[in-house]
Amino acid sequence: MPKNTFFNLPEKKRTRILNAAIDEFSKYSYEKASITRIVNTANIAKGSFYQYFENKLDLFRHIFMISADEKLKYLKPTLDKMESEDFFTTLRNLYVAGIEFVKENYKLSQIADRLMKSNNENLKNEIFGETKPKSNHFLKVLLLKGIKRGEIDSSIDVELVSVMLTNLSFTITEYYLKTNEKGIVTDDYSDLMEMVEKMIYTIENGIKIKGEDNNDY
Amino acid sequence: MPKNTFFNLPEKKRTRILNAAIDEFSKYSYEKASITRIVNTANIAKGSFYQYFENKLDLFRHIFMISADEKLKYLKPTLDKMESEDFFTTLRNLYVAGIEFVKENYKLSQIADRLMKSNNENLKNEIFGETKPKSNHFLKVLLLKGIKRGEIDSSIDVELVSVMLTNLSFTITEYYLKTNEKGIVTDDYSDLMEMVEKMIYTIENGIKIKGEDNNDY
DNA sequence: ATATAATATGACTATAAAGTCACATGACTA
DNA sequence: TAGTCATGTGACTTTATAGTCATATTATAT
Repeated sequence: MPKNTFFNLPEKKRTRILNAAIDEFSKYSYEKASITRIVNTANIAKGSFYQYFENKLDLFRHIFMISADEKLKYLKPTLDKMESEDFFTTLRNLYVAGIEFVKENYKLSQIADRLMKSNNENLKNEIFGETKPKSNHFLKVLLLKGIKRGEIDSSIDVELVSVMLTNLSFTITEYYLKTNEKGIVTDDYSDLMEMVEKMIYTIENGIKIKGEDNNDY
Repeated sequence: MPKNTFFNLPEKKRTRILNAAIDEFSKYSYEKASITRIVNTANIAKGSFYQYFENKLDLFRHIFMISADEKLKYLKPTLDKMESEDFFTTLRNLYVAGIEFVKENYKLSQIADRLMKSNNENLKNEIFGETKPKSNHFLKVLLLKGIKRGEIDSSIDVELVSVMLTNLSFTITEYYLKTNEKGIVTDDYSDLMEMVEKMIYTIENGIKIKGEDNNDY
């Protein structure tokens, strides 16, 4: 946790420091990010920094929490409607919300993304605690509910599929960013929706050709 | 390229250096890997290292090439049989071969994996050149062939699905390693095959419930 | 045996990092 | 006004890094 002195700071100064840190951590990994660069960008003294934060990790954890909170804001509406919607609607909305978060909070998403991809297990433990984040646990529950409701094929391996769907959410985000390079952010969501639609279609139906003459039975 | 002095070295010494480097780069990212640690592990002088390699990058590139060559050996049989096998058999064999490579060359696979995940675009360019590796291009061709042969649903988005299948190959590798933690390497491939089978099933058929009463038509 | 070329060496340079600390400045209180 | 406490500061310490270089050793050729 940042020290009280940090929260007592005038808002302008506080956000100046946060922005400098977000800039730095979105450009560089935790290890390569430099406190010296951050304090220079934010125009504060090195010593001041250590009046605000315990150390580099303390700052990084704070920034990461900001990112997680922000992402949750995007997912919240979908999570709230979960009970009344069918599985594929919820999944579709989660994917869309995920991409929207990345579109509108690119730097924050980069920071979280980098941490997820990182092989620095020490750092991950410091951030998440010993309990690894089972982001697929939620999808597992959702899948089981879908099976009960008769929406999902009960012969699937729920554990494996939940991991697949979790990773596909990263895949679609990356793919969207690649196909929409130059970072053009438009209010037109049609292409985004179309892409998610295609992916959901594939997840629903698979890629094998359908029709009476081609099945294995 | 390593210098001639390196290739002139007695084989024992050369492999000692290579093993030390592979150890280091499998434990640490390119940036955090330390030449000093490598020369200590390999029991050579710092100066000797620079008789063998131009610099750190020269060594890393060499190690990465070794990893890529080794992986290709695993994939080769499947690639050679490609024409005579159907799409899903080829995909299944590629996934299995990919996991086998990781099982039997864990350190090398870690090194390649870390580079793929890395956000150090400079480094990636140094290794791959300006042309980004389109590992999904191959799957795209394979998908198109599958569609022609009447094996694959022609209404899918080939580009998107090829990216999905590429990422799912990473997913299944990670998943296999997690469920088979402690690094127990057995000659029993039944659990590996079962897992790949489940994933292929899902890719083929999707996860939506099938049967006359539940379809949307 | 001598000369020459190839290889081995580790102290050293330059650079950058995180974190510290004695002191300076400002604000609020009695 | 004097005193106290919170905040601000940047030179400094420690530690680690990649890469260099003058010198020593060994192998080869004459």
